[in-house]
Amino acid sequence: MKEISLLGHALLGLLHQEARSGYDLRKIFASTPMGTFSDSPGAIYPALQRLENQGLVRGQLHPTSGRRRRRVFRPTASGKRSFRAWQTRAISQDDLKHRADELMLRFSFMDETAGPAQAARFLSSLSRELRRYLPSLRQLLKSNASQMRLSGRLALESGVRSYEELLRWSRSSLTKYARKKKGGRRT
Amino acid sequence: MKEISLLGHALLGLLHQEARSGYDLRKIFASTPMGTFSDSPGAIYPALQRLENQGLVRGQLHPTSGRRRRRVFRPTASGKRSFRAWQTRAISQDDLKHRADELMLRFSFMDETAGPAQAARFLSSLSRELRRYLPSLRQLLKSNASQMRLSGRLALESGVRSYEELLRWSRSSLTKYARKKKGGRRT
DNA sequence: CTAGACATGTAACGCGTTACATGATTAT
DNA sequence: ATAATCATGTAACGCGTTACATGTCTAG
Repeated sequence: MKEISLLGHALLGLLHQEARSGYDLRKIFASTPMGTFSDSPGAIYPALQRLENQGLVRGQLHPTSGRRRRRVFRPTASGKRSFRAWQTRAISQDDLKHRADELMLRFSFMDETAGPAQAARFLSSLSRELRRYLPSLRQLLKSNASQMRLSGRLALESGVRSYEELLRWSRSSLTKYARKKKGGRRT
Repeated sequence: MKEISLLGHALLGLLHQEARSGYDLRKIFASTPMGTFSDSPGAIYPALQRLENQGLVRGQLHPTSGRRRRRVFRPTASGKRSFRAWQTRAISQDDLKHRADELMLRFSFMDETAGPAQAARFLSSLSRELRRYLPSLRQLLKSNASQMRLSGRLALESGVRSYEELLRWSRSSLTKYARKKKGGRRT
């Protein structure tokens, strides 16, 4: 089992929604915030190629009339397993510190691929890790504040704030899943 | 003028505060949130080497007793110019979308390298760009919400929220600079 | 016939990652 | 002696970036 890049996971996730070509995927990256994971053909086509070589997706020529040949990809059984395993991995402090966007990407496709129960589990686990991590960050800010210039202090504070906002988000999101479970009206 | 990587700019910024060795820099990356820009010797030493080859920093053997030789780096005049130019570049929508951490890094060292007036200018420019960008993001969320699953919608919402939080931060930070300018008490 | 959208790719390059090598000094 | 810490590096590897190449079909 080789490592899959962030871009690879983004592609694999999008292919879980529906079969798409490289060009389709590019357009999605170009027009949505998913574009943070590269939108250039020089990244996407090789990434699809790698996924195919690893047996995680399979592309087939779409016979659709007109135009140039179009290869449409969909995840294989193995690709689905691998994606789900990645999504449902335990959340570490390290994920929080260095891979916050990966965490959000993992969550993005939860409903499609792992179900709402897993989504809720993910959110409560995320909340827990944030509650463990935030105090240490605040402590760091507090103990270094005196020897930092205003701009540095504010930059650090911005980091604290964004984690705090993430915690608020994960809590409010969790209640939405709870409502849903109870067969409630609301979204 | 070659391109300088994010890590390179982070190093250059830290060297503006005081002369440091590669090892010193590593320790900082290892113990603070600056560590998001890599903390491995395999990245730092080559990056310092490149900065030196470009004439942006100069390292000299620190004759300090004991231990192994220690090369201590400091920015050259050209390195200072280059850093300041990078910091004070205009803020684009694209910076906001794809390079938010670069923006924060640019701001982190403002006081040391460009002065509080530039810091304030940066913050108001950031606010302005955020006010221009946020509506389009909210629009995207609104128009796609109906055809997305809950997890996807929430992930997008998290993106909106983090930009909103950044806007709140930049405003509150700006008032702190304003207070400072007026010779006020508070930090 | 030509421009432009559709559609897929390749090649050179730079840089970060991981892992390893090396050497000096201090503590046990 | 040995391990641990200080300190600096190197090499293989993978992947994203930029730029370019190629081919098809439609609209003017």
